[in-house]
Amino acid sequence: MVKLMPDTKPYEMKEENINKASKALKAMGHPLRLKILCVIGEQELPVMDIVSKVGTTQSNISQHIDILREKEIITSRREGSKILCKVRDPNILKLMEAMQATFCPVN
Amino acid sequence: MVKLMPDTKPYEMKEENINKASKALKAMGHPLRLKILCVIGEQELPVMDIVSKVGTTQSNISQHIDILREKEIITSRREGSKILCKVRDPNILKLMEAMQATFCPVN
DNA sequence: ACAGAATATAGTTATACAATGAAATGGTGA
DNA sequence: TCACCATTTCATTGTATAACTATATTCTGT
Repeated sequence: MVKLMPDTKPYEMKEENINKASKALKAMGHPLRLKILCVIGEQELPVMDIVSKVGTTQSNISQHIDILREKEIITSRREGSKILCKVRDPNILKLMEAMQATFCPVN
Repeated sequence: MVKLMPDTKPYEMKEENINKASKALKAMGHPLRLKILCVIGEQELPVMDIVSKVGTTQSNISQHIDILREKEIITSRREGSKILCKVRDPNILKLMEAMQATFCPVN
């Protein structure tokens, strides 16, 4: 068994890690949100930059960013008049690399 | 930028890979479905085994398995009276290992 | 051909998500 | 302090998901 719940047998499984992981996957499992994450990558980007790179309404992006923040996928801080967003956990970027390997056939 | 869409600039981005990836993430982003995947791992398992290991109704599991099949995360084949399910793409298991690294703090 | 096991499907109901447009907040520079 | 830019919040509406129960289908062994 792939151990998202290390050192447990099926019937004794702690659900905790499953739940954390599935919440994060759910948060990332929306095309706009995934695109937001791709666009941010290792950078710190102001919301309006994300809006223009991703391409939908500012309000819509703002709400998706909020979801990513709630789910602790990204963080943001104010700098002057702008809010800068970045991916919170380097492991998330790792995860995205794994997705790239999985879903991006080599040209 | 993390390249889920290799060799493209933001405005020229093909959406294709983003869409594939987000569909898969969405499919995996439900606790029961993630648990199903963990339980199957590298094995081939009959539905009833999954039911008993995951622990909800047969009907519910069947429907989630169906979703995983539609989204091409798992495949299944009949052997005698049983339907055996397995994870379709080894890359999905890789992805799950990456999730494990991300979401399972070491004990 | 029949009984029973294994799995799938359907119908229903409740809940969650997504997109939109309009309005509100908070910071900045003249 | 006023006008403006960046961002958030709100209300609404439509659509998608989830769970449940009951029923149907398909195979197996006798």
